[in-house]
Amino acid sequence: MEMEHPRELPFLRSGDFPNKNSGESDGDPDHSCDPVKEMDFFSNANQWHDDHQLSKNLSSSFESGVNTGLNLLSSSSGVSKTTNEEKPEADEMIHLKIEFERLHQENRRLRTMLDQIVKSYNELQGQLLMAVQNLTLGNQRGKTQKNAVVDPRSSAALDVNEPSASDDRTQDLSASQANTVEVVSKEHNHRMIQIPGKHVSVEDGPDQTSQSGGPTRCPKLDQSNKEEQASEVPFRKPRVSIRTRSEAPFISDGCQWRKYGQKMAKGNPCPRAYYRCTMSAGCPVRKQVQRCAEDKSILITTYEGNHSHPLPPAAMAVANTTSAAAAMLLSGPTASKDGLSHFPSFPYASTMASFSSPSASPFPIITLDLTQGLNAVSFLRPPPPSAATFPLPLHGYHPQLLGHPMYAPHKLSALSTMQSWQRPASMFESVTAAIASDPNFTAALAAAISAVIGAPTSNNGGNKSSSNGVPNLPGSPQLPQSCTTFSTN
DNA sequence: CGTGTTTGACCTGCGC
DNA sequence: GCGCAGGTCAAACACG
Repeated sequence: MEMEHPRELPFLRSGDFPNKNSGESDGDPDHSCDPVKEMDFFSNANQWHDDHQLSKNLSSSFESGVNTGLNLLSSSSGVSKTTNEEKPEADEMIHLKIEFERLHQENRRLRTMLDQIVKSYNELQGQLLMAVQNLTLGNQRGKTQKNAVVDPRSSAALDVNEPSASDDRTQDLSASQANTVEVVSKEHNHRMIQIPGKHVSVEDGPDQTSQSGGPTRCPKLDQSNKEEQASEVPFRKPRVSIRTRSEAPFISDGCQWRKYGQKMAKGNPCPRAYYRCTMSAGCPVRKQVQRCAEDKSILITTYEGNHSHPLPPAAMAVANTTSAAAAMLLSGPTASKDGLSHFPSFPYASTMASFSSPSASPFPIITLDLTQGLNAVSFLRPPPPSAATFPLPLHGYHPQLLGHPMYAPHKLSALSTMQSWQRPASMFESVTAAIASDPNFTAALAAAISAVIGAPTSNNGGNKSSSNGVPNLPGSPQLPQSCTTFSTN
């Protein structure tokens, strides 16, 4: 609470409220203008968003409360003027003090409203993801009656068992479930965006259906088939990487993980461990855990996919974070101004080709950097040909954190440039800029905060088993810096 | 004995 | 076609 003051003080100065308030008390019945200005500050500082829909709602809902405050204030100011004419300075001080308190309360109210909105959005998004997932699974089951095995897993496992059936299913899906595909694609895989004549935009990365494919995994057949496959397993494309500072083998995120592999990644002496979620059989979610080569105290956890089962609160927080971040990653460009709309038209394939990275990954990756504060939210999307139009915040970008050579600085010169101009920004400005870039950020942020605050003490996560659960020792708080980081907001 | 980890082999995609 | 690297599988192993 006290930490809010430093940010509220400039708020007060910029508003120059005493003058305005005196003007109001002189008889201007329409007080709405000042509250609106205050909200304008809020929205301007944050560059809220283009349509101003949310800010309008906030303004409208906020006006009533502000008017009440102003009325109360005007009366008090009037009294002070009439009774303390000999001490205008003292009167001014009282006036300022009262006004300060009023605005402080208003500010708190705004924050509360914002928190509620964020929370609601977060919850709704989680529900949406689950609903879409259930819908997809339900449709697949309906189409694959011959597959007696009905498990909650995504279609990945089904493809392993019935490759041909999977093809049939996907074709049926693409043909008869356009709506479903459309929703899914928008939410989870923007490569599903139908761009007539641009098959290249559907370039798929590692086949989603090959998660457990082994020898039976089906290589790419053709572009159209890839579209269908992407539509049926839409939860794997975007990856969300979370950087944390932790000595533990991996962060506790409320889920149970089983390690299924470990590889030495090029350019990083630390091995990369591969985990898959074991909370539900067939859960498509996987994660990679690797320590940063530069700073081994930094743990890089990359999540992939969405859970196909209910999650405990702690796990839900992380899941919401990744889901929101993934959604933001996929939809972010369209939500922002100038040039942002370019992104959906940037096929990964073409992007990759333009950079000719040896191990370029087709996955869009968003990094939530919890090691350096909020000004470290990176969108590790395959760089667009013209990075000048890159609209998203790239604070604290660390190219090689993921061990992806494609993110080497020399291949992301534009991103580095953006990083440089954002460097001077304060944390608050960074947050507002991020919010301005995409409202989804708030969901990811809120979920990340929840995860950071809620996960460490719960000692949940894979702790069911000593091996997997790791290390979430009660005495060793997870993500200490993360907590510090977010608390500064 | 069940569960999870380790680790070498294998598969796949991509660049040359 | 070859080599490299990422990702995955699965047998062997460890542990409670």
